[in-house]
Amino acid sequence: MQIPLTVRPDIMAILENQGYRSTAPRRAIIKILEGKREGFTAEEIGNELPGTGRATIFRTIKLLMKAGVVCRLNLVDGAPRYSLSSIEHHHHTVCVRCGNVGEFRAATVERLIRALGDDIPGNIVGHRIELYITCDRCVKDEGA
Amino acid sequence: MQIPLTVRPDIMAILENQGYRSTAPRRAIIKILEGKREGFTAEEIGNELPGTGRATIFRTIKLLMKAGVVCRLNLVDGAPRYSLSSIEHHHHTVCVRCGNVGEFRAATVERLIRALGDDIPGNIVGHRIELYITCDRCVKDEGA
DNA sequence: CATGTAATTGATACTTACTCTCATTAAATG
DNA sequence: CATTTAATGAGAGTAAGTATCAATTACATG
Repeated sequence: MQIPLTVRPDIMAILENQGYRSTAPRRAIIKILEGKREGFTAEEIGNELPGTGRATIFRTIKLLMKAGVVCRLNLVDGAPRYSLSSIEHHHHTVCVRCGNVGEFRAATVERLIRALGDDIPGNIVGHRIELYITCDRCVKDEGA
Repeated sequence: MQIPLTVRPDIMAILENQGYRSTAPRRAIIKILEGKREGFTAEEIGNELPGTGRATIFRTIKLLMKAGVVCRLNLVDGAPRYSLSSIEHHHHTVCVRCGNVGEFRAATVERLIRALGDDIPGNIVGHRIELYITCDRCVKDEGA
C-alpha cells in the first residue's frame, strides 16, 4: 500500500507538452523538488534559489499542481506543505514531528468514498485524506 | 450517516469548566457561532462584532478548538473555514461552490483508518478527511 | 541565425490569516 | 470590595500567497 517514491522522469517535458516554456527558473525549481522526497515548503525552495523571485516560486508550484505533479497538503494546524507526487491519485501521511510526507493509496478508501456518496446530500466532486503519524525515524529518535 | 446539526447546549459552560472566564466578547462570539450552522470564517465573525478586537476573535476560535467544540477545515485551495461541531469525532463535507459545511461520521471510515495502520511505517496519531461536494442547493440553483 | 512577439520573470506592493506584545480592563475569589 | 490574574484591544509583525507591471527571455518563423 505504501508507495516507493519513484520520481517521474521528465517533469519539464510534462510542462512543455502543455505549452509552457522551459525556462531557467523552472528547471532550477524542478531540480530541487526532485531531491526532496519528503515534502517541502515554498520558502525552502526560495532559500535554495536566492536569485529567483518569490512570485516565480509560487507561480511554478501552482503550475506544477495544475499539471498534477505536485500537490499541496495541510499540516494539522493548516500550515501548507507541498509534495512531488509520483502517482495519480493518492493520499498523504504527514509526520506531526518532522513534517515528512509519504504517499499511500488504498483501493478500499476510494470504494468507501464512493459508497459514502449515497448518504451525502449533494455530489461528491473530490476528497482529501491526510493521515497524521509519528514516522518511524521520529519514533526511534525520540522514543514516542 | 449525515448528522442533523444539533448545537450542544452551553458552550460557555464548557469553557468555564475548563477554567476559562465568561467574558462579554466570548459570549458574543459563541452566540454568533451558534447561529452559523454551515461554517464560518474569522473575518465573518469580526464583521458582526465591530467592537471586538481581531486578536480576540482568533484567540476565542482557538480556545474553542482546544475545547473541541469548533474545528478548522480547509477548502480545496487551503483557505481556512471553521465549523461548530455537534459531535465528537466526525468529518466534513464542504461545498466547493458556496463553502457550506456539513458533518458526517462513518464507522467504516474509522475501521479503515485503523486497518491502514498496518501498512504505514509509523504510528497513526490522527487523520483528516474532507469530502468536497456540490451541495443540493447549489445543484438546484445553478444546475450542475 | 536574426527577429518579432508572446510568455515569463523579478521587484514591489498588497492581501489574508494569523500571532505577539503590552498597557488597560474586567472576572472571580476571598 | 479589594486583589490578582485572566482577558482584552490596539497595533505591529509574520507567513503564505496574489496582483501589477516594466524588463527580459523563449521560441517559431522567415
